[in-house]
Amino acid sequence: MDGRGDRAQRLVDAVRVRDAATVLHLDADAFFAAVEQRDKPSLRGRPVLVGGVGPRGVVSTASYEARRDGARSAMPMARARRLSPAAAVLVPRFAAYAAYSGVIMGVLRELTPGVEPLSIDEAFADLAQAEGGTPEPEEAAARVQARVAELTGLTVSVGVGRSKLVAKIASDLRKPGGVVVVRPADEDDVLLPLDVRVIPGVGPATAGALERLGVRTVADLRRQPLDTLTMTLGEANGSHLFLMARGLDDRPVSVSGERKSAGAERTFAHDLAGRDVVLAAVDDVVDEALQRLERHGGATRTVVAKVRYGDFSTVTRSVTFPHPTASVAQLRDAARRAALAAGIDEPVRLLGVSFHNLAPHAQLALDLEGGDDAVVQPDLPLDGDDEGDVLPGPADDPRLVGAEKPVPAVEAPGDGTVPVVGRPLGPPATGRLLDAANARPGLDVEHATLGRGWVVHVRGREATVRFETATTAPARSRVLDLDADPLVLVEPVGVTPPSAVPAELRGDG
DNA sequence: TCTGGGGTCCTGTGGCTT
DNA sequence: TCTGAAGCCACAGGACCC
Repeated sequence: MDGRGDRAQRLVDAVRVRDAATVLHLDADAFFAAVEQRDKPSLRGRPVLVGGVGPRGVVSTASYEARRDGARSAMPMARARRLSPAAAVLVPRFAAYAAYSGVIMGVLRELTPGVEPLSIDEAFADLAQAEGGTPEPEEAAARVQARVAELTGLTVSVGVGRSKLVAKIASDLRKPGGVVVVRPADEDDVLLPLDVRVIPGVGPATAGALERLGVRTVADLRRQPLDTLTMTLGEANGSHLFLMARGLDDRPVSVSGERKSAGAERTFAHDLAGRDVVLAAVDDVVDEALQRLERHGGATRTVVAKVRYGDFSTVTRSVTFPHPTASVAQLRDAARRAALAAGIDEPVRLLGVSFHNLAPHAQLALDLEGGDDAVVQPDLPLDGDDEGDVLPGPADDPRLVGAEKPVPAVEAPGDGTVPVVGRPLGPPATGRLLDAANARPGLDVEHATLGRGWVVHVRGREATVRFETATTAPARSRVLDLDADPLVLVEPVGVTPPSAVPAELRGDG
């Protein structure tokens, strides 16, 4: 017997694929930009770029109008602006996107309880789990599109196949607003001519390795022996691609999903230099990371610091506690130690802090507080053994205890060479009065008599605003003197979830 | 052109325990 | 008591996704 053939055969035999197209994949088209155009009528039909607006920002989403100019997501914003000079450039409003996303997921759940959100704008739905029998794929896709359009005004692309792989590839074939159903008998005709990069998990590095094997299309990939793929790409990735090339994907649509990590990172407009400056910035990033950690249980065992230098090289170092802890002081201290271990003597472009090995019950961990010493790498500096610039331990520095610790002020030196640590990329807290410091293009504001609108830009005490919302006509921009006409930053209005829409308005009864 | 921020998963390495 | 293998775990880096 041929042992290698056996191995491939065993791999193939272990997969149980469905015999009908019952996996639906939904992908909202140019989601962030589409929501902005929905909420800002004056931007409809115009190019829109959503992303970082600082000097190092990149595009999160480009509207289809901006894509026609050549702008793409992940492109440096400065370049996208040059390509699409007429584009409106806006910061992301995640609260608004989450509201729209919730409605879209709700629409899928009207169809079937088997819904697996993949990200804010994508989900799988298992039609085989639909109550009252499996619907026809074309009918299900049309219903979802119509309902999403009715409730949100957005367009979505839908793919249906017998596996997640095929459904996801299919939804991408006729964007925007398309529906592609791939029945098992047609799978090879659809898949084989496609570029291997359509397979999720094949990015630039894997595509490069495959290219060296002469593999460009899915058909080329299917011709590769299992051993070649596993030797080139590793056991897991090689086996995975061997199966994907044959359309063999039996990953279930799974409703539950536990978060594995939480964190925050920040790229600075200019590299930070100086240990004290960097450490203060670490504290700042830890605050953001802690807020996210709190939303996911609050306790964690492992703290990872990530430092990216001016040359874009990146180093991570971690500190692991023997038991989960929710102690702000301990976590902050661990983050500082990990950052020091990574090295912060050279100019720093980015700082990140993330928590891994999350524990669901923070309260348990709080009981352990005080008795735990973190397990550290042998070369990690321990508390206070850094000569000259001793890190305060959690117990003896009241600044490090409790969540209300004031963020240490970071001051620019007199010569102005070191940049002030700001929050150039994230949105400021709502409920504050708008000013030049907290203004970002696209944020929601409210005026006492003019109502709701959004910030175009602010210069000094002069704000340019459009007073319009998803349900109003497009508005001209107005220039206001903030001293005479104060504006308050507010949360997005959001959209009404399906369950809250009265039955008589639903159009299905 | 000059590279964000939120994540997940995989791999190689090395230490520890049995 | 020493040694080697196997299994497990932590760590660091990298690829990838949206």
